[in-house]
Amino acid sequence: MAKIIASKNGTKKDVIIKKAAFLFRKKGFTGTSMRELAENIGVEASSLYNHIGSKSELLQNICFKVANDFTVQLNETEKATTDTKTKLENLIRFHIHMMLDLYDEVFVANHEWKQLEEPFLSNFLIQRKLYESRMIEIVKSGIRKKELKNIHPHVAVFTILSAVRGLELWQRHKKNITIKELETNMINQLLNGISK
Amino acid sequence: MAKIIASKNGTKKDVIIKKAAFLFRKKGFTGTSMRELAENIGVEASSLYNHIGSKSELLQNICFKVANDFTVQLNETEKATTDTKTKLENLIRFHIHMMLDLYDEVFVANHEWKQLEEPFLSNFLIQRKLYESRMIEIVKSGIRKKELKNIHPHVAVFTILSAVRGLELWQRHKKNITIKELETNMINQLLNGISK
DNA sequence: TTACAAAACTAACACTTATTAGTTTTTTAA
DNA sequence: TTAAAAAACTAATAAGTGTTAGTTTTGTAA
Repeated sequence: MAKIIASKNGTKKDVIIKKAAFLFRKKGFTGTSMRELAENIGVEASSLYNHIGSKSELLQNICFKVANDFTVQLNETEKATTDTKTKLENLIRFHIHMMLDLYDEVFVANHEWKQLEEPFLSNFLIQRKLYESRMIEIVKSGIRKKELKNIHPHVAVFTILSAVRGLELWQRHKKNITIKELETNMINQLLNGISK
Repeated sequence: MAKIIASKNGTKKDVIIKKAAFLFRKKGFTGTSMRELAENIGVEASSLYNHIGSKSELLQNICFKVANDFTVQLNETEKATTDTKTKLENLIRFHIHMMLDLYDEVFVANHEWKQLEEPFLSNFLIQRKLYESRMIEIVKSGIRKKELKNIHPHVAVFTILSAVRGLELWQRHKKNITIKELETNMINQLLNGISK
């Protein structure tokens, strides 16, 4: 009888979620079966249900964990009394680190949220929309305070968000560059274009 | 008896592929069933097989059509005898237009290629890798000719590719900005950061 | 009108899906 | 050592999957 071994700091449910994130990223949510997930853990599919409620619940856990992490960081950044450029730099840095530390989870939140069921789908979209709006506000305020060029705030924010999201593509090249290099280069390229 | 109405410039197969691209984008490849696709066209699932070979074949058609379009444009750009900045500007412009004209298809090629079966999966990845390498070469040559700052070529290319890919997110905001504005803003933000 | 091909239909196939019920094993605590 | 709880198992369910076979309808051209 195989067993799900709970990791040092995490329940067995956490072990299942972690492996689910890995598989959902690699094969998609609908492309991953519970039997496949179970096999990867070393257990029968039905045994999973001693620890989790449903397949859907796994996706919810992953998506909202990520959304929450980003929201918490945004809260702190907004409170900080720094100039706009530093605020943006902090956010970009956080995105980069999230992508490196929680690659599978962030990827799944970015790509598989569509498979969420209501009301989770709506909630997720609202939370994301709010995040974007608040970031746009930061840029707008930077423009008003003449800390940023007179760029289109929407375009600026989406270009930044897209670029950091693109770190997904980057995973393959990890070896050829250090994280510090990557961070510096990307922030330079993204900010020096918009900061006065 | 419902019928698949062939569009002006396209076979019935083309109609099926178009609707497939739409659904694959919205619900994912594995998340879309042939019965669902058929219903959206107004026909029984089995009727589709008078026009197509398999579900897989639909995905192949979509992915390689997109990959080909990009490769053709890259060929032309490489041949052109312009400076590096103009070359990059042309490529970015093409990406933007592809995203606007063939939104569903580009999205599917970006996100659902994982569901391709061998040998198509390998072929697709090779073609994509090649595209990236050739774009990196353009940047490298621009650095050598001192037309670009001494940035990290990989990071630069991936930041650009990610940013244009981010136009996916942008679809929702179409109304608030013209395409020309979007184009100008994005190219400015992406290039003025790296051009001397 | 008749003959032929294209393209629709119904029905079924074999297989996979998430999940549940009921049972047995393992772990925990007294 | 024993009793209770946790977590594994086997087996089965009902629903959904892509696809095929065989048949009927539709459109086209002689």
